[in-house]
Amino acid sequence: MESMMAKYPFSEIEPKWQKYWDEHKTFRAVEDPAFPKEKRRYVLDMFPYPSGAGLHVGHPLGYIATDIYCRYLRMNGYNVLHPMGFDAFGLPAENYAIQTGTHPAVTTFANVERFKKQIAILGLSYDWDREVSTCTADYYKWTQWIFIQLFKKGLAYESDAPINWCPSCQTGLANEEVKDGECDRCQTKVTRKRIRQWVLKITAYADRLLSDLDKVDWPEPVKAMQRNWIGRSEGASVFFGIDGSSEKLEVYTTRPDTLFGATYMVIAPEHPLVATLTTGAQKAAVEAYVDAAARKSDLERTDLAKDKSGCFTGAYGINPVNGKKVPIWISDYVLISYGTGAIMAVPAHDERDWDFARKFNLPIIQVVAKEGSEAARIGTCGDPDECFAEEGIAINSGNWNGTPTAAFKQAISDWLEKNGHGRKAVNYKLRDWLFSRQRYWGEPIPLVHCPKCGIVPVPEDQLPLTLPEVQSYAPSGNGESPLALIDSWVNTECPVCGGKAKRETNTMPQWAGSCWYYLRYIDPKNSVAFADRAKIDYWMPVDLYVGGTEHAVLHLLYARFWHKVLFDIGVVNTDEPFQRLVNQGMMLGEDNQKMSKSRGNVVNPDDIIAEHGADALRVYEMFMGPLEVSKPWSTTGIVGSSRFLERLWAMSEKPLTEAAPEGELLRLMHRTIRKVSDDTGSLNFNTAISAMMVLSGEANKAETVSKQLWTVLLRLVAPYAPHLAEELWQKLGHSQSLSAEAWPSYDPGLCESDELTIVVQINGKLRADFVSGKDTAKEELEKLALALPKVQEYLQGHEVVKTIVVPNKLVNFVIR
RNA sequence: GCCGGCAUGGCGGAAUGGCAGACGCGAUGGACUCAAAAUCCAUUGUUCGCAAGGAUGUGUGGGUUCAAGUCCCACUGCCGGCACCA
Repeated sequence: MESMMAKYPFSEIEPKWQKYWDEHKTFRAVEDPAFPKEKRRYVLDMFPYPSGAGLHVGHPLGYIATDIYCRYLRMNGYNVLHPMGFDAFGLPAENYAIQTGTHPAVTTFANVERFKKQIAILGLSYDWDREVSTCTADYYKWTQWIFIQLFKKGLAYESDAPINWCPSCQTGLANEEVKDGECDRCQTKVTRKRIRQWVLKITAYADRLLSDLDKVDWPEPVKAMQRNWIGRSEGASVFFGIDGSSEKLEVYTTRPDTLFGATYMVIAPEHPLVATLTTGAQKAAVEAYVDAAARKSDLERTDLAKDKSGCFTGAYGINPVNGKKVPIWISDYVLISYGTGAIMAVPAHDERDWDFARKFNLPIIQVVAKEGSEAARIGTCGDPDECFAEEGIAINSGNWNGTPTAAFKQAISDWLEKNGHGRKAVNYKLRDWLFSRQRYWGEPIPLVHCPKCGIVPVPEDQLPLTLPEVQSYAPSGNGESPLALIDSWVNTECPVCGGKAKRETNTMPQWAGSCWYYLRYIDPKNSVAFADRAKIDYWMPVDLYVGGTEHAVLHLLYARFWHKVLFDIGVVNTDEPFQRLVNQGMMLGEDNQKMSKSRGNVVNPDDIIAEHGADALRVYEMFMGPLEVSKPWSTTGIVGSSRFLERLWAMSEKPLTEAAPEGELLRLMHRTIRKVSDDTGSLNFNTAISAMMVLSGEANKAETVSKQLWTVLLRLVAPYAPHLAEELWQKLGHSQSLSAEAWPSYDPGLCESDELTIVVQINGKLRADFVSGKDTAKEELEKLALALPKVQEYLQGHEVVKTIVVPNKLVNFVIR
């Protein structure tokens, strides 16, 4: 590999220019009112968790992309805010602390430093004066402040409903953190646990979180994932009477049109009416069933659900549409957390109910028939032999027979409402956000439990409520954080009455800090507000946000929620934080597998930079293909980018001429400016680089280099290979940084050649071509094409039925 | 099962409905060299042909069109998300 050592001294010029940018604060962003709003851009990277593992070449992909974009914008006269920071609370540092006794802050800051060094050598143009770390007290002071605002608005509440519990992480998890019944972080099977916890009422914002997706320029798949996660459905709430009782049982259904087909009801084992409904004869069986369900893990209740279980309560509901008595069963296929935790079962038109009814021999009545079928015509039919879950025409539904599903839904909802049996209803799959963690390394939740005054927030002027030092970082495992063991911290005074009170000992999840970090960058040192409103108005919203898809329904949903709350209390200027979102693709290993230590396919950027330089790494990562798609790393492939940069270095040693480029080279230069401008602006970096390679290749053919072309080329290259470009710019005699130079402009008239190759097709097949002047008239093109001997040959003995002429492009003869 | 996304040479990829494979990697041949590296030049989808020149070709099968990688319909495969949400 020594032999492939580059000839240009990147190992000298890269540190040189990094130092220059740093010392001159070249990329500092200032809220200069001289820039009108449309000349300001906020370009944001998803900030990293500073893990101990270090980076692989996939990590900087998005950072390089935004860096190129920002450098391009600055050269085009934009004021650009481009900050970086660290998502610094989190379990790895805490787990390390448990093993070694090292304070998580020590590990975290050491990792932050290492991380900064690793990204510094990439030459990224961040304004480091705005760096934030979510674990510092002057940062989490404001995380706590925002939490208090949520609390005051009634959006934070205490609950002791069963939650997802990770036995390995020893903490509760939000729904969004559970994948396939496993902890998203450690892949341990999640269990259910009943502990006191804090929950944020994200469901109160479900509708806006859904509808405002239409306002943002995000990839459709991410929007779709959020829509699915929110899971809005429209239907009806229906009240069933209970035989021999004054109680009512409320169910939610999306198919109120199938009410006549309800042959039984099911309530979840956790339903509050279980005890009331169960008759003496069924008591023992029901209690045993409830008990068994409680002991099942979520995975057993959902994943292994092919075989349904259940138990009759002995009670009967009364169907409001026909007064029929239907048995009420209890089964864990009904979820307590969705709708009302109770359903009407229509086995003929719901797969799950069908399975259940077949297993327990419950009646099945078909009430919807396929449109145009015999049953739809006569309004009735016998026992169905399969479940029919689609829409159709009502049958066996009394006076409603013949009504199409959609109309029936509307009509029956009105009827229910008029008669006091129900109403239209909307439901969401989205659940409230389990927000408390029983761990140490997170923001303390700033609340005090007072026996007299209840739950009281810590007064805002007493924030931050700092994390105390602890003897042991280990979670207690019984649902208390390590903070609970520090009596001196837990015991406090009630801020309202001054009496004895206890602090909340739960901490916030890692997501809390990342919910608003983009706002803190705007004014990171502010001690009287999380950010100055005028500065927020100056920069927000984030114009471009680049990061991985893994946060589609986690961080991106949580941050939108918090931002909307901040908008509602009037402290931010927009109701959505991130106007445009781009997901960078994954960098796979050379084996086309996900890069991971265990697979042994990790490529370290430090090694690549040592061998080829940061500019080569930057250019190569962008050249590999579109930003958004996943692609495998290629260690041999990078030499192509290296050679391109070497060629530029070699060109800089050729004599410069004052003569402007001529002919095709001039046109190519203008075309290249156009192409690189368009493609850089639209983040199509791979094709921009390709265009620069072509221009440099052509220009390099001569013994001398036109100075005009050279200054154009260096400016085009500058965002991509900034160190090399700065160095060569300086070599030209400039004393100012190239990053402040104006982006080159092009003459559209000089982008097109005078002479074009026109292709000739016979019946759509390419048969010949000829050269003609630009914008030659159609008739002339046809004449020229006809005159070609090859065309004559093909037309021999055939009749031309039709001729298509596309100016500047082609002539197509359709013959018979 | 449901909802997305993707499919082009040996490889990464390019292509407003108009010359498929730009650009790069790799490979082959050549120049330079005592030799190598680096560099430069040429060739490089497949196939028939000595050649000129044909044929064929963008996951599969249909369709629209003078013309389809691109638009429409139906499949297949891979990747991602959700999954008893009534």
